[in-house]
Amino acid sequence: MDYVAIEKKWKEIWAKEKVGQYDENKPDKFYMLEMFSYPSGANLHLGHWYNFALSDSFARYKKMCGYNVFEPMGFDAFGLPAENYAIKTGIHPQTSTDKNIEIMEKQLREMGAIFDWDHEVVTCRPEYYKWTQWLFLQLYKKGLAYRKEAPVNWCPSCQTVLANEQATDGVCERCGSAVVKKNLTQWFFKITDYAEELLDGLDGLKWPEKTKLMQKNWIGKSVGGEVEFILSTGDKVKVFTTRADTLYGVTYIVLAPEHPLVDKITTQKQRKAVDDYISEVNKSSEIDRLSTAKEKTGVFTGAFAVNPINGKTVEVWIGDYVLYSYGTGAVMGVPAHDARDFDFAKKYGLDIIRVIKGKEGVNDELPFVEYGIMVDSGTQSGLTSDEGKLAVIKVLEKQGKGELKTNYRLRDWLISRQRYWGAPIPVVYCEHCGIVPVPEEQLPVKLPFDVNFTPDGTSPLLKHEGYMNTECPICHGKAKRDPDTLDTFVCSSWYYLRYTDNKDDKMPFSREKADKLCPVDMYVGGAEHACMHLLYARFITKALRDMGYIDFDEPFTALTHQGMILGADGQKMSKRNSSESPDELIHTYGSDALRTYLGFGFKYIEGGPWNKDGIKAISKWFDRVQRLVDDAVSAEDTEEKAFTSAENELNCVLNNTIKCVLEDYEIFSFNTAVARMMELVNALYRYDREGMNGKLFRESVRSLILLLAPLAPHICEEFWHNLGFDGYLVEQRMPTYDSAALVKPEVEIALQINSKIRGKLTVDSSFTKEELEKHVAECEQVVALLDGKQIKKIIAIPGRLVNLIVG
RNA sequence: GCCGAUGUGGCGGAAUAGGCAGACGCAAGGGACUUAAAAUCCCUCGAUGGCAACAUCGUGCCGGUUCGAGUCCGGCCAUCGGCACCA
Repeated sequence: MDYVAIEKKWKEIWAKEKVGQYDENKPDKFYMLEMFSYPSGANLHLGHWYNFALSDSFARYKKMCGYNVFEPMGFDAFGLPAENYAIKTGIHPQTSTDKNIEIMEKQLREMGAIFDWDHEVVTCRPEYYKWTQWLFLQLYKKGLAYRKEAPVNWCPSCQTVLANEQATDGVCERCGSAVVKKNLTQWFFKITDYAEELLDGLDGLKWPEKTKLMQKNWIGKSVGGEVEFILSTGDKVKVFTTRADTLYGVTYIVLAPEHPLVDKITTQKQRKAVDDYISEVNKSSEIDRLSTAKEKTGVFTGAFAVNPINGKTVEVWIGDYVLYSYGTGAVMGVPAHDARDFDFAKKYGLDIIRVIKGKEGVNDELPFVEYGIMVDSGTQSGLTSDEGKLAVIKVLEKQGKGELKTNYRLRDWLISRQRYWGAPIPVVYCEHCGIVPVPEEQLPVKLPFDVNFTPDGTSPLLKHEGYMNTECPICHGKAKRDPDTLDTFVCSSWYYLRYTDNKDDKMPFSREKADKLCPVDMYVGGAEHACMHLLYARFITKALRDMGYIDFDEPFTALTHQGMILGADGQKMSKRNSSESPDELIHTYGSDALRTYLGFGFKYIEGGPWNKDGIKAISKWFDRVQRLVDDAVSAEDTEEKAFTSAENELNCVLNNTIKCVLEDYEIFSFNTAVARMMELVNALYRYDREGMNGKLFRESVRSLILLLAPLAPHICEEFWHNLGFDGYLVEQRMPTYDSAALVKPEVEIALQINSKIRGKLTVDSSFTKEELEKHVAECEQVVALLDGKQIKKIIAIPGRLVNLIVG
């Protein structure tokens, strides 16, 4: 059969008739979303097919369950690769991106999916990024966007800012020189305001547990207390601790080298040592800083601090293992009960005082980092760590020297990128008025086309005078634009909303449409976005809810990660080992065969190494299905009569197939769904066509085609019409099964003697446990096997086995 | 280092709730049809021993619970993913 021609025919008809599209006038919406893709060079690869085609199969399945499915498609079109390509080739990012989108879109349209192209979004088009800028302004108004100094990766040789992925291992991807940190004033979104809610909301989501756990760890909630130490200089230093029960064991405190008090409290005598240490820290490269194996270092400031719980005076040090960005940027040193503090104290000869002991007989070596019983801890001695943690803070709270405190590891979201190919940040800097947001009616702030990409220490926008120099919207005086663009994750944090109302030029989306279609009912995409895109989209959704633009608080109620298709060598696909192009396969076998093979050959959520051998087998299997369709067309009607045992058998397989396939689609288990359909095909071949029951046969083939339709939409459409049915398959309903047909009169069960399989037994399937026991004890076959031995015990599991314990 | 996942034939992968391990395929081998090939159809296909019926072993390794363990428990090993001084 010429599958390629058949596919072409149906694709054209579907496109013309807009078959399978969402109807906004009907109820029972199902928002199916695949993570949109970056329009990278050239053609769709197997990974795209695996993600999009099989997600579409799921969407088609849902459609055939009666849902009003909305499955939009678009492009995440801003980003670094296009800009790097421009630097290398001189081809403008807009030119290459538009071209790539054209190619990808054409291929995606040829996939034969029910993607809703009328709702397409492309993030790099002004009609989209206008609203990305609008989003920024709303967050700014709400106090969720602010500016502060933050380091960027800087390559001194290329004179350019590098993204993290361009600076792996602290080395410039381009020239190999060591990357340094450089401070720039940049924009942040206050995602930390939502830390607690982002954590809480995870419980209600139907997401993979692994992904939820990753987000949980990323948010990193830790509950403890802040304790205030008064310094010899009169200054106060707060430290954060989760182990206030160890406070009596403090023998020093350590500030981060960047801590603002360091300069002030350092004594004359220690000045040089401290300055030297700080300049050493600043010089050390990212590689050294990142190494946890590195020995902890520090230096004494000359200052002292008073421990508020016992009045003891301890030394104040600085050390680069203390992070200025977490907690208060200062920690208390309890070497007896913390591994890092222990190493530090050993190295610098600081006191080690034990204040927690283990329960009787527990490992007693220092550092003892587990919970235990407080000792030498004044009035708190004898408390458990759990009790003590709270008791100590409560005592301090009364004296105004401490309080309960929760910290999160989550940092605010840095959204400034020193790049060209992104949405411009809609803010100007006026000499008189300061930071001035661009008024909404002036959006979009358009990205200029004529820029110079040569990396020479200045970002392309900064070099563009016409862009940079503007007028202040308030005083109409001279003003400068922000030379940076927004992180592309900002663009992708709200695209699912724009899909619902992509042509609106008055608002980013209508509240009515968004509330009706959202949240997304099933989101499919790679697991690599667990702590980035998926977290950002959740944050933006909650912020928009709080600003009154939408009525729900989670963007994606259910999530599935597709696995990754690896090269035949089991390694990640790269240009080198991706010998297989989907295009060739489609031209030879058709897209249905490719899609079905991708479904059959892998466990969807795991993926695995590519092997091209299987697709041919799928194509042959389609031929087998086609012969059944031909036979069904010519099958004669027979008079109604009771099923023969062969027909009962076939009917049982049919109903079992329907049951299993529907359950399998529901959980993206395409491989087992196809296996069950193959079993049905095998059963139909086994069934003797001489004097066959034409009605049953045709009904079986009809069900098979309906079940297969999500995975092989084109050829099934052809089969459907060959069978004489009208309408489009995607508008049909999945078959239902009859549970009565699943019950066979007899079942074969295993016969075990002393837990070893000794034979098979065919018994009445309705037997209860007791009936089965009785039957077995009297059964001739069993008596023969027993060889005169006494049965001590019978374990009977109806439908499974009987196990005779004999002695 | 910490957290998580995974480990089953030559290969991709099945196995509900602890109950016949290897469904469904691929590859391989044998046969039928054919002048021949392709296509199609049938058979074999975890290992070892045996002519055979059958027996023994077998789900990364070691141990445990149980009448019974791929599945549960304890301890290892390997691979992959995430975090990486978070006080």
